Amino acid sequence: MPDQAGGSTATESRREELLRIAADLFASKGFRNTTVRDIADAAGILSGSLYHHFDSKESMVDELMRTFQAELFAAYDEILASSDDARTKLERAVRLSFDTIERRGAEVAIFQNEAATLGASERFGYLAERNRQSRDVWVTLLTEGVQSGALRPDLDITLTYRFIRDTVWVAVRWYRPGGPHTATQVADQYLTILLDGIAKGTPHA
Amino acid sequence: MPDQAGGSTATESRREELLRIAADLFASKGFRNTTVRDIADAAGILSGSLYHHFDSKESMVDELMRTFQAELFAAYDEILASSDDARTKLERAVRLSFDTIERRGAEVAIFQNEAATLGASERFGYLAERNRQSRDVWVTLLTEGVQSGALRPDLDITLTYRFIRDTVWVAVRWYRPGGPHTATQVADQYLTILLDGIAKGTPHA
DNA sequence: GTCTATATACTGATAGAC
DNA sequence: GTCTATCAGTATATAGAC
Repeated sequence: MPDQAGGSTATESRREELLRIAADLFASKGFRNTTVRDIADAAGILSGSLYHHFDSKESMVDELMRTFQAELFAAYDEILASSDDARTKLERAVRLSFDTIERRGAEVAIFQNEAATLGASERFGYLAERNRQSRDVWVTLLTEGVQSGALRPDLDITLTYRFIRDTVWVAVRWYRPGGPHTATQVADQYLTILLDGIAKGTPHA
Repeated sequence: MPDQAGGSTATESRREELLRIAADLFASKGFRNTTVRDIADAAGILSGSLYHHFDSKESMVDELMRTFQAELFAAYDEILASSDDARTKLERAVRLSFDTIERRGAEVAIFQNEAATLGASERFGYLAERNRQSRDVWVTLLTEGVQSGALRPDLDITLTYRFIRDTVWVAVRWYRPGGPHTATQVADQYLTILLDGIAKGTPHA
């Protein structure tokens, strides 16, 4: 059977090309604000031709989100399964987020902006499930951190989880790869604030 | 001239009632995803009747955003003009955000979710202007904080501003008035993390 | 894999009666 | 202030030719 050199690869790459064009448009204009004609125009074809590759506009965003989430959670699993200490795991999870914003900015933006709306339909129920998984990851990391003595014992785990979850992803609104900061630099600054705060002096008294 | 008891007040309150219904729908479903029929249904009237009160759907969100921004920046101005010390001003600005989420959650959500899209049209150019004003407020507060010795001198002001700006508003995604936390409690926890960090021990060494 | 042509439904908005 | 009726524009999606 033909594999790498066959027609299948060319078909796949065209499909992925269209998916990438759609992702960028969904991310910048919003899913509902992006028409199939917008996508087709950007790809240099007519809107009807898109349906040779995809069932519907919804299928496109579905495929984008499934692929993205699978990749992201594989990375989370690797961190959780590692033998790093609690603080290192937390730092790695934070860095993973900023790294993901750099590599998969469109998908992050789509998930952040559309998950609530898309999640209303049954087809996207897995988005809510992924949200639960994500909460478990962060709560586990924070609990480990408190138990190991790396983090302050008086933390409200739930509120802290929400702050971290929100803040590590919201940078997708302004972060641009190739801009004045690298993802690593942003992660460094964020970790400094998150771990030690912005106040001067000796806190935690 | 009839004022409080006249027909004008009744007209105004109906208008505000419709505006409130629209705000809640725009906030939960998104501006583009909300049809004029949705708004009319929720108000118990037919879509055409809405146009007796408003020129267009766009006019509704425009009025919502203008009113909201005017109110918010009046509160910022009061903090800036006060004689409080730098750290108190910063704390007040943070608390103002969470308080605004509690009192004007729909408007905050609309602004957070739609400002980028709406801002593309000239009619909503003031949203970008308000964004600039907001940046000036936070940068001023942070700079004062560093100069007065209240904040760490090694802070990257621009990055710190972005983190604070994003994080004080993003809680609108999950905060619900009447839920397990008050806005004050959330602000307390957030300020603790922001000022002193989540790590145990003596940082800033 | 793309185009031509078009079905079908929805959307914001209007005009005039009540 | 709301309803009836409806228009014009736009949206997703389809069928079959090339």
